[in-house]
Amino acid sequence: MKERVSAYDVAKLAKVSQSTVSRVLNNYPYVKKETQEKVHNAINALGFSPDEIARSLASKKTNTIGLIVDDISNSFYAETAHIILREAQKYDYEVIIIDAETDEESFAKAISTLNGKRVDGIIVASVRMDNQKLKEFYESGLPIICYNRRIHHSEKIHYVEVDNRLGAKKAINYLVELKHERIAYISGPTIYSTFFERFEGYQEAIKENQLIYDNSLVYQAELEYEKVFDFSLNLMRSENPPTAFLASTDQMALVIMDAAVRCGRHVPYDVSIVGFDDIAIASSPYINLSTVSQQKKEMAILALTKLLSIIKSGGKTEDSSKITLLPKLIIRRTTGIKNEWNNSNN
Amino acid sequence: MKERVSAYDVAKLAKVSQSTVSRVLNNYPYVKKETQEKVHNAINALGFSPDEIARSLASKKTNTIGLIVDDISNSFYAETAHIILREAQKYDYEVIIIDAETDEESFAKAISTLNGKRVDGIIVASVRMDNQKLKEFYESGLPIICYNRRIHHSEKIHYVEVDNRLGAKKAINYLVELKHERIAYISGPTIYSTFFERFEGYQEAIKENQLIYDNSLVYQAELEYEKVFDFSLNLMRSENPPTAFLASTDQMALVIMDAAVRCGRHVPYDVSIVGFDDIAIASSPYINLSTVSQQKKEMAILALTKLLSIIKSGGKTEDSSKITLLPKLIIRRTTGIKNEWNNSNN
DNA sequence: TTGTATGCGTTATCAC
DNA sequence: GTGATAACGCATACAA
Repeated sequence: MKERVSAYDVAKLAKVSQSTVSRVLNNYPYVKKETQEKVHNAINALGFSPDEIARSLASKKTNTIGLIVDDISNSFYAETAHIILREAQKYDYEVIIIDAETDEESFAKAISTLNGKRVDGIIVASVRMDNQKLKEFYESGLPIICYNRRIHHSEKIHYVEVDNRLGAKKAINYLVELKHERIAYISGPTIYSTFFERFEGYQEAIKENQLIYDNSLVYQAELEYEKVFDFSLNLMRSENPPTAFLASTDQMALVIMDAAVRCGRHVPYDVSIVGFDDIAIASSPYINLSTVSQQKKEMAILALTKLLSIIKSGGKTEDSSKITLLPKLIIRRTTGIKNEWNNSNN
Repeated sequence: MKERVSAYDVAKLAKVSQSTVSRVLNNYPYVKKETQEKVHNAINALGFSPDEIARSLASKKTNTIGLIVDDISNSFYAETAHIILREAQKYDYEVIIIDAETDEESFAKAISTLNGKRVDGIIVASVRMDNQKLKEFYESGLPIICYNRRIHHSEKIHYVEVDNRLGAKKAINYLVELKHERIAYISGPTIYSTFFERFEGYQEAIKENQLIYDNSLVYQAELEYEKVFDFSLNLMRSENPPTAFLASTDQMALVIMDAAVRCGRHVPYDVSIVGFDDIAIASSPYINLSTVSQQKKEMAILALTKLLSIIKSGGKTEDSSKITLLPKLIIRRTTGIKNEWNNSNN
């Protein structure tokens, strides 16, 4: 248990004042080359590394940001976190990740914990649309940016998202091109802007393509494995089954694929399946899931760089950035033209 | 941009001293009920929340731990992180995750960044066996525990792992029971204790079962998709193909499954596949991968609680905890009895 | 039981 | 260019 060496120790060894040590540490321009070297030598000799906590207290900057996610074990967030962590490193920022439920209470706790730790800013990767706490903190001056999901009436709060409505429409339009008419939809809770808008996109596309909107084809609840599995299985076994499914997440698309296997349906011969998100596993040849891409990488990097620039600008309420990226339909192997002979209802 | 309220503001409003405010904040026992209430009222009235940075500086505790991983988008680490993040919350600990390469330089940077942030301790989820930096920091008194992978000759450094050698043996023994004789093995870099020991387990099991060790059946390099895919595909198309594969990670087992699909092999009828890790997707009915479980949850919780107890004990070098859990063979649907008629070499 | 004073290890504002 | 010295916002030893 060695004693910590402080800037004073360095100063003593280098025969300068502690303030000078601080100056070379911060690359203050007007320090003689000579003293710079003396200090650097002393630093190396003692193995000194500055106490970032003390630094933060004095400078009011922590070089740390917060990232609030729903469930880091979910591939979507895991991949997002990977991008953000790696990117933040480049700017010498650390990140505290909080993995919390999205209810008001847990969320409020998460954000105030981060606020207590004096993070320089927060990327919120999972808010409900109706969240109130967020505004409160935003208005207190804490730099915040929403990633992927955003809140309702967020005239001011920055966000980066993908056009979810358009994504769902693209998927449905594509399935319609493949002659599908009965298309089931698996929606997550519409308290999230993503699911809310994807659902709207689904409904609009059904209407625009002059198909019949059948409520029995729609699942809309928590995305739990069992429930979605049962729903899909029942639907496939019903007398008038859908010939295609659009899932609001790739994870759920996999569940539908499970259900298809269970009841002997072949994908895509008997049933077409489209996911949403394009998580890594979707592109695995063994899965080969057709899906709507979130542009995760662009979104994540944008969220981070925007946040950092807001931080740098000192929170002066620059015009809020609202960025909506275009989703991309990725066609792989779980979708195909509707099999006419396999269905009685034609 | 509201002004931050400090403990002084609270003190003024409550007509007490700042130290008293500090006392009620820390649940110091001897404060009159009456003054406690006064302070609490003032806190609520002002919406005060203590500055954890200042607190850390004064108390020399940050209530933050570090977690070093290889690649958080990898399911194994993502699931680990989820467990640790959620568990740490219960103890009011935050966690800074660093996603870094495992070479000496990146690792050294990661650990000294964490050290600079004055984290109370670190969970290292990805070290190479030969890492030197770790010992250095360990000896400086920083509480550290290795998770899953450990370093060589780590007489002192704490770790929690699973018996990887035994895991591989269990898998091979099981495949032998299924009459397999030519069993391929996909190993990751043996600079990691996990892969090193799994590989030893494979070799020992081959020997103990009096099978012939055939080096051409073994892949041992970086676990890159393309490479493993090609290796597996070539092997399956060779004139004397293996009838079973053991992969040192579930991710790679999926790659082998891809290769099987590509060359028209049926799993498990033509070829059996066993993974390692039991990541979430492995249990999906669509995949149904037979695998060796890491006991991730137990491992992660043990790593965290051990670390916290080391922290609490003030780093007094209590006898180092070395915990090795038993792996569990999980039999699902990618393994089956060897198909005699399908192979010429019998 | 509570207040006063000092320190934690830096940064930042003055002087010189 | 460099050195004192005062913050930064708390915890804590010492008094009272």
